[in-house]
Amino acid sequence: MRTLAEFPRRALPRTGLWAKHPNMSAHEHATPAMEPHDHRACVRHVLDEADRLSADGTVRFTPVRRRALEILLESHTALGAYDILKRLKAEGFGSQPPVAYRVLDFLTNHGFAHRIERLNAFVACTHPREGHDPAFMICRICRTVAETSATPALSVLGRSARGLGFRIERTVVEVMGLCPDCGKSDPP
Amino acid sequence: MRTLAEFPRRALPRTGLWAKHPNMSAHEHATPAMEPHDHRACVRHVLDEADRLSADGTVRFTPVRRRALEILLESHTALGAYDILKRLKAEGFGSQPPVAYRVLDFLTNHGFAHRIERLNAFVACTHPREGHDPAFMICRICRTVAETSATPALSVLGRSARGLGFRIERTVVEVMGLCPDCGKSDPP
DNA sequence: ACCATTTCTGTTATCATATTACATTCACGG
DNA sequence: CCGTGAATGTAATATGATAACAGAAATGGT
Repeated sequence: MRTLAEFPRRALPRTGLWAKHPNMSAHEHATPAMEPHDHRACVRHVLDEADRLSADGTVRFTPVRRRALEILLESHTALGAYDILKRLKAEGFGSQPPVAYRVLDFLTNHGFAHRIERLNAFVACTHPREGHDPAFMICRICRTVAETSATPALSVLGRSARGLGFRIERTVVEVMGLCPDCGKSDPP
Repeated sequence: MRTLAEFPRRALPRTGLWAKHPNMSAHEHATPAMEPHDHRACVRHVLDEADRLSADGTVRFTPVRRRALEILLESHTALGAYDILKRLKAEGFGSQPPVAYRVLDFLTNHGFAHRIERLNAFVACTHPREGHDPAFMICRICRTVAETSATPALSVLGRSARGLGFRIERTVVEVMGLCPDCGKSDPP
């Protein structure tokens, strides 16, 4: 089994963020998951963030954790815990479910990944550490997940929750459908 | 095992609906799940609707299906498929998972129940057949689920989805937190 | 009334997802 | 250099969901 020392931490260059989609209002910022984009920059941005926090001592990005994040970042599609586990196991990490679930707990708790309830699966968060109420657009065919902000949408619900005396702790907004690509091959 | 003939269909009186919560805007209509209410009327309203459609020939409310709906309607809390199964089995229906899943498929497809993704569980819909984008407020302690409309909230997301070329097919809006009751016993 | 077709119910077997409990190793601060 | 808590690893088990197929019940046409 591999140990921490085998995984040197490298400092990656900090890069800019993505352009907002023209149809989006000011505080909506989507991941470019469903549009052509520089994916290497995407990945680099997130890993760089992880490394910075790791250097801070804010969080401990151990080898499994970092590797799991890298795996999630390979694409903007949701992966099941067991998919991740298979990959990690193949690379010499532990082989039992808790390995994956713990790592995913860590990543989600620290904002580096999100759980997609509808799929019982996980995606990398492409703009970690920007406190947000995420909303997801999920392609039912290719499982690509684009993240946008749900804050405006939820303000409406927030009012009726307060009216009822319901205390909101977490919100799940998941929109299922077809991404632009899959929409073409499966017309209405 | 029981047969259809043993379950006479009875016609139930049609009753009025619930008052809207004062803090709600015109097209929001919540179930009273988290407020004191006449639960018998709640139940009657839904079963009556089921019986009417059954009489129509629109849908076939067979014994298991009707019984499952009754079980869901006993409370406004989410039940797992296996909870339902246990109950059905105890009453002489089939004992295997597909029994429950099929029944729940039927109920959700026809708008008599909703699946709560976050809980992998199901709740009765208390205003079936009123085409809606439901949003749920879910108590993490007692699993009580109140249903409201997400339509206003989703119109915002709808715009950015269209902007991306994403075709929305279904939406999931689930707000987790504490209901008024559980909020008291577990203060902030 | 009868048969053909479809729909529904039931079964077994299996897969997928997630957690509990506990042992071991590792990093960090005294 | 040791004690402590965090992180990693394991086995075992719980929970949720589906595939594939056989038999019974309702439905519609004649």
